[in-house]
Amino acid sequence: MKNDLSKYKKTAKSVRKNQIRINNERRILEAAVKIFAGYGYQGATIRKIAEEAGLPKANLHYYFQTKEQLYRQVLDGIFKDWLAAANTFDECEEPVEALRGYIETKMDLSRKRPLESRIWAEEILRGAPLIQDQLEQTLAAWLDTRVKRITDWINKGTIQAMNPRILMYMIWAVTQHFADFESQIRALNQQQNLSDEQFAEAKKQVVQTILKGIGALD
Amino acid sequence: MKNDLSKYKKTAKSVRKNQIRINNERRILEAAVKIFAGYGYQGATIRKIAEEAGLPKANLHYYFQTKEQLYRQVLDGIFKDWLAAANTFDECEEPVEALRGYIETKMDLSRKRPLESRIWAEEILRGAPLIQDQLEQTLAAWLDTRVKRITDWINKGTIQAMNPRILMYMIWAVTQHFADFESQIRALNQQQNLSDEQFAEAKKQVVQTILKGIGALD
DNA sequence: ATTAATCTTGACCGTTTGGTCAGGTTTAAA
DNA sequence: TTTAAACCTGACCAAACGGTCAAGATTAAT
Repeated sequence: MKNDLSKYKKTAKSVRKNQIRINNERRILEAAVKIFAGYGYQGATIRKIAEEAGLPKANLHYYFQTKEQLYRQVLDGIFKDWLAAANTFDECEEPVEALRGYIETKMDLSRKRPLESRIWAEEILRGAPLIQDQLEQTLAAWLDTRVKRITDWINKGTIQAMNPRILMYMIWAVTQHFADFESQIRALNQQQNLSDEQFAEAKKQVVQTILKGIGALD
Repeated sequence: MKNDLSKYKKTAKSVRKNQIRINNERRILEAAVKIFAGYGYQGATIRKIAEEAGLPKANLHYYFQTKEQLYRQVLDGIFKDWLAAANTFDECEEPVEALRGYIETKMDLSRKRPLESRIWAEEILRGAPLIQDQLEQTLAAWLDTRVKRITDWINKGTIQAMNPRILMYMIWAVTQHFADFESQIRALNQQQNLSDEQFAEAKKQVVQTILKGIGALD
């Protein structure tokens, strides 16, 4: 148990992880995100991640015992960002503002962190072998409370009748598409990634289409 | 060049591939779709595919020299289905019917052939290393002609002004989401895949939201 | 200054991978 | 019936994989 964290509790100063450990774990995790996103879980190798991080391979195993453990930690980080972004949904009372804020936040996240979005997508694609529990518990609970909010809006007549879950699936699908299918969009855009202007236009149109589509606009 | 097809041109009868070859190639391709979809390109192994097909490993290499060649053939089949489904778009004159038909066809394809959708998604996710040419040429040309049709509708005032490409991205995103993120949707649906009724409801709502969202309904 | 904990790393290991091949069997044209 | 093409497959291979380990270097508490 070389990595048992209890060893750090012996002195007041080392309750915090050593600076060396903090730095190296961050370097490795950043490299892991790049490699996992570019090659997938199976295609990624410890050697490639080590090379990307500029560390010898054996050193990675000192900080993360197994490849799966490293991958799990990457997934955990992504999941946290995901939920954090979702808070936008709760900050507004009215459907137009709440949904617009949520869609825009998710679009921005796709734009800013496409690698993480792709790692998430691949994990789901493979049947979510490592994060099924999180999906069934944390994410399901998160979705339930938002479904209730949407249901309230429907009952008040602010938006038209519909299945709130399907609305959320649509929002997730569209917002993540711009990260996950970036290479397809690029191939269809004269081999150029969407410019900031093009992306802003896409964001606007996505918001407009969905909000109007559920009868919250016009 | 054991697999050179020119050898079949020697007699009239063997212009057609041998029945043995036809059967085995089909069995292998069907097994390959299952394994590639379940494990990804890197995670899939020739051994697993051979086992799934019920053939010895060496026999696969007799029909498909390399793993990449087999994978390419799988991708080609998917791309053809994809384009065939797209014809629905052209059969109707008016936007409501054309788009409704296209969205429903793509949703049905996701429902009926989720494995193929996932293989396609993973290929794009990885940066489309093997199908970039097809995307930049065939798919880009396909998209261009549909963009023109949508632009005509906009000019006629049948639907509101928008960027037709972004509309197509949204349609692709939503329709494929139900195949690609099936495991996430299942985890959020009491660990049950969407029933036929739930899927029909989703299809209806997707069509309704998008058509209304672009001002083609109500 | 001592020493124990932490960090570093080249060399190594068993396993699995995609792919090869020789030699046998089956198929079908002549 | 002959024979050449097509098909089949167990055994094998080099390379790459995730992971281990012993031994040295560095860090920091005493």
